[in-house]
Amino acid sequence: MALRRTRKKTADKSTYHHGDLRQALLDASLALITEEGFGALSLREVARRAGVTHAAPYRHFADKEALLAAVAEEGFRAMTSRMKEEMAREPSPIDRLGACGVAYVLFAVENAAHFRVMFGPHFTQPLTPTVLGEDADAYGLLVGVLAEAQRAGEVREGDTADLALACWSLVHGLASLLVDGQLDPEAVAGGVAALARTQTLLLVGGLARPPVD
Amino acid sequence: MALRRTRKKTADKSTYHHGDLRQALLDASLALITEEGFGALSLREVARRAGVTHAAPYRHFADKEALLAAVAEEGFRAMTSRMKEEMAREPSPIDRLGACGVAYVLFAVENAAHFRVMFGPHFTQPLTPTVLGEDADAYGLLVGVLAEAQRAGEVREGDTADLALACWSLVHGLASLLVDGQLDPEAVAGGVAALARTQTLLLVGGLARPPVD
DNA sequence: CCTACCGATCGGTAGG
DNA sequence: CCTACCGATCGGTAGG
Repeated sequence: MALRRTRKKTADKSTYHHGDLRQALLDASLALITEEGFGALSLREVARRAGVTHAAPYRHFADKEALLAAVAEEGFRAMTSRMKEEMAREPSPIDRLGACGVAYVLFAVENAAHFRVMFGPHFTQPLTPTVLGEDADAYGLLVGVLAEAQRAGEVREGDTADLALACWSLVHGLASLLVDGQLDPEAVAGGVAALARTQTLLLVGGLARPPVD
Repeated sequence: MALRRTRKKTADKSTYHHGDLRQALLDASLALITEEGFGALSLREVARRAGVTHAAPYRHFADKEALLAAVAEEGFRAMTSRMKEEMAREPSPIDRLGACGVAYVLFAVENAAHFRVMFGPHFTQPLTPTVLGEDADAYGLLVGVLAEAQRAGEVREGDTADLALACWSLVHGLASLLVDGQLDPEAVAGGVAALARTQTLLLVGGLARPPVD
């Protein structure tokens, strides 16, 4: 899988059959959700797909929720990384804001299973950026670039938190509608990337500071 | 429950224990999702809560998906109805647009179980407005008021479908974040209604046609 | 990381 | 709408 990290090879294969069972379990979870839907996710089936018996996962995860939390954390890191990449290409703050939003939507569509786990109502204790660390703080990234765009005079003044929530809501809503298949196929005909750009620009355009003539 | 329809009383209680088992099953499904989460929903537990044996629901629903489809349909009707109510209070098209968005978010938060079923990835065949009828066409309502606002010169020109999707994405995203508990409690401290108004107005403000001086 | 085992739940059907 | 029954899966643990 694209998101797999480098494997940590272990010498003693006789007692540790996988190079990295933990990672194999995360990958198997995503494949299972992608192929059979979230409802089909069980620790036993995940173990089966990873090629181990159903007791093995408990060596790495206390329970199902712990496994899901690990999947979500991996997802937040990957999404944040993706956003940073796309933003790095843009010279102006407002363009970085747009790139940030497009990256959010594209990550969701290309990693639907991750996205579902990240934002589903699965966790007893919320997965705050504080818990996950700054490598996974996608929201912080958004707030940062938005504030920067305001300081540069490219985005209208106003409560940054309010504006950030509007941005987040728009891209999260579009991503959710796409991931959950709620959009008329006709609307998506031109491609998800184009759609994400159009929508993001609509909001960013609405937020842009009217040029002072 | 607020959404229960009038019960159809049956004379022959000996063979038909409930006045309306079908509706009782829908209500029980929502209560179960609300209290135990979506993962806890099973036909057997729903039957238990409705006070019948686990074979009884099959008299009304072919399977779990059919029950969920009925819940979703009820939800779409209720949401559409709620939107119409709120819109009827506003005299101008652009205010009706705002009221429409606020109603969407409030419905979602006040009927989280319904909302989850309506937009979850549960259905083999999509629940299109065409299938559900115009009483349940919330999206059609949005497109209608948006087009009206454009004709009245209160909203900028542009592809109505694009603008409608931006509106839908924003309110759907905000609703999803709220329903899934992703928002910082601090952000919601002022109340969901106020938050929904702020956010909706931000977008509507962005879409508004700049006054021609 | 495996084998063996526990109690519990589930979807669905036969037959009345 | 009920009783009785089917095969199957699940989460979790003991013990090695």
